[in-house]
Amino acid sequence: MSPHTPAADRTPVTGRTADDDTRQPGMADVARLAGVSAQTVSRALAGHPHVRQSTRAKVLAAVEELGYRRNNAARMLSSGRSRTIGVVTLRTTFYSRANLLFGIEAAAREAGYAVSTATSASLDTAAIEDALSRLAEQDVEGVVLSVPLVHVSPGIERLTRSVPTVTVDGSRTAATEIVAVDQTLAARLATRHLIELGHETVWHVAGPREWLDAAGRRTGWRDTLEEAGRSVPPVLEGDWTPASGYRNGLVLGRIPDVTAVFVASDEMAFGVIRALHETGRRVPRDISVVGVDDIALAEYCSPSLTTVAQPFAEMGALAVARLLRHIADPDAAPEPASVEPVLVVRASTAPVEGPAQGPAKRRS
Amino acid sequence: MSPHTPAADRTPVTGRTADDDTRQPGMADVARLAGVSAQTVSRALAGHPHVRQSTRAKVLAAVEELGYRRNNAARMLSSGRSRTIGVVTLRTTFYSRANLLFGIEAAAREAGYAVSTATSASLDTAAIEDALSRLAEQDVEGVVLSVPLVHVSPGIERLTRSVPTVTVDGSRTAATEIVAVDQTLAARLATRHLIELGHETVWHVAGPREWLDAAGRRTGWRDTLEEAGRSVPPVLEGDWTPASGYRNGLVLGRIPDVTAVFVASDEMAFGVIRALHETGRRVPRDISVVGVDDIALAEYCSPSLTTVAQPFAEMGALAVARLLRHIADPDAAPEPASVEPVLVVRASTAPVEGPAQGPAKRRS
DNA sequence: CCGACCCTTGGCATCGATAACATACTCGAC
DNA sequence: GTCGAGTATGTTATCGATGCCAAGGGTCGG
Repeated sequence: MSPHTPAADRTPVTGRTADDDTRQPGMADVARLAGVSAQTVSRALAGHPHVRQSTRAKVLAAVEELGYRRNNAARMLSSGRSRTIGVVTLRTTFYSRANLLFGIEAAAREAGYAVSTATSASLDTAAIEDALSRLAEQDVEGVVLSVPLVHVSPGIERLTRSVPTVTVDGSRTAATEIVAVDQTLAARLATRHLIELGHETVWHVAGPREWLDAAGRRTGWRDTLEEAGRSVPPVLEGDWTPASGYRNGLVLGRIPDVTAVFVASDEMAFGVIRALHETGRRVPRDISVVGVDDIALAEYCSPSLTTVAQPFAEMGALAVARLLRHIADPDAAPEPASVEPVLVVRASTAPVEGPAQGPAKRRS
Repeated sequence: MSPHTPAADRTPVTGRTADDDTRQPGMADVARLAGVSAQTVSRALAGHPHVRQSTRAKVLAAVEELGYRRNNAARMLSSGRSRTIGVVTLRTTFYSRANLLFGIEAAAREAGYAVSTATSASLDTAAIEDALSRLAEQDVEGVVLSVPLVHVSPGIERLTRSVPTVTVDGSRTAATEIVAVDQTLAARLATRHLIELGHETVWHVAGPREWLDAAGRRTGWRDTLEEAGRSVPPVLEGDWTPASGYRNGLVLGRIPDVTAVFVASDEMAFGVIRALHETGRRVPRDISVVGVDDIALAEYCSPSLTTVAQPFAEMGALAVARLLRHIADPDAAPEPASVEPVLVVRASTAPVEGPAQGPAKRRS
């Protein structure tokens, strides 16, 4: 027939039972049936204001009758908008990231945006950069970078400059808005809680330095101790895995005067607790432990875990809102937003034992 | 200028620093610079066979120089292919689903497909149907339905008929291929393990009936017991949450002759164990517990959990492979595939205590 | 030395919808 | 009654790349 038939007999996604052999109806077909122009159909479907109610109704009826669906590719080509945002996240299933992804997804869908994901297996800047550029090639209108990077490579910098980007719990890059849980606060809540229970000082099992949230918790913990005039024990380094918590727990168990530990994630906290048990220290009788995340299991391991919960859904929604605003008005001043974590007290923390302690030595 | 300027000054995703104010280069620009026709550029970039090596090189050089990127929308419109697949999954962060999502994502990216996700907050068929149709409207070429539905609604049925679909761990729908972990086997492995340790019978805390994997585990467990000639205790119903495990654990703790429990997920297993402890039963001394999933924490709670691991990455890859094959050749016969789970023995299971037991009463 | 055939490349129409511009029309106010 | 402001709809050009067809140029066999 025509010199170019591709779209004629391919079978794009149909909503109909596809029992009739008619080709996919186009906007022109709808227009004909409704007795208006294609343009009007377009307007009616786009919710354009200047369309008479009766006309809109006719159009919608025709759409319904034909089972018409607008062709995305054509729309995109003509309007230059893809109505898609991308999310870069880590494939490592640490509870928090996965949850955040769902929060973002939900919010974006709600706003009428499709979500395309690109995951990276590691925090390595090259991998992240790769994920980001894969998204860029898909013409996403914006990207949520859900990657707790402390440092950004020039490549990432360049990419984030060319696509509206919101960073979640990561470093600010040049053209980027940032949404984050106030990790410093999370650490303060945990640390203060332990101090108030009468513990002389609080040890810390931290996350890797490359993770920004880990860094925030580290400083929040240190600052709180210093402000309270307590000594700051050396930091123990973990890598988020329960195994690393376990290793550090074995160390802590051997240090006699350890009575309180703030662990940078629940998963590591479980490892720590296990190790403490194995070294004969009881939690919370001998040592109190606080985690971060409030994973589902936190309440059901024994002892149930005192932890700092992070509002992931809220964060996802906030990130998407920021991103859409930025897309709509690229000149709007980027204003960092942060949401507050909440301390959830359970059974892994308890007041210090013995008479010698009490709220004695407080300075400030 | 022209009556239609939209794409001229919008700023689609650029790879370049965007310092010059030139509009996005088009294929025509590349063609001009390379001294060939646009058509040839298209062919060169598409890896078409009949293009002279030297020409291809010229084209690539021009592409490089201009920082050209093919416009996806145009490509899609003209070719009718979106190079995107959709994934429908659950927002509930049960470890297994999230992991599966990552597996699928990785495999699809590898194959050069973009991945668009649509999550549903519940297993409710209406919600799933909605997610599925949102994807369909995006012109995805295929869908991975990562939803353990037992029953499918007519709407879902219809949709899966119009878009190539692969179901992961869910029911077969008319036009659908299916990839699944052999959940029956998972249950058999767990149950057999407990029997071999000398337990007279094995109790079961199951997942909700609407979940196909829960159903599979249920029958696998029952069949194994029956084949071994053991009595089959009543099933305890859970909903995957640690809380439901806890509730059921409290019940189990009150039944004197319970010595072994197969729990349908690790998270519930943790709840069960906690409850058992609270009712004064020791694990594994008094009661052995086996979970399913092998979540990261399984190894680090005390006692570390014996569980059945599922190969999620492998499943994701398999699902994507099947889907792409189906897209390429819609007539290929759908052949269900299943991958095998693996028993991981840790410290929550132990041989039955006391002399009275032993491998005495075995029948078959 | 010529025709058949393959490798390369160009021309043209086309995918389906939208933005800008233009036109007809409605309604209230002077 | 007529003019102006705004409303409702049609017309046209266009987005950017691809598929089909055909043409130019070379090779190989007879």
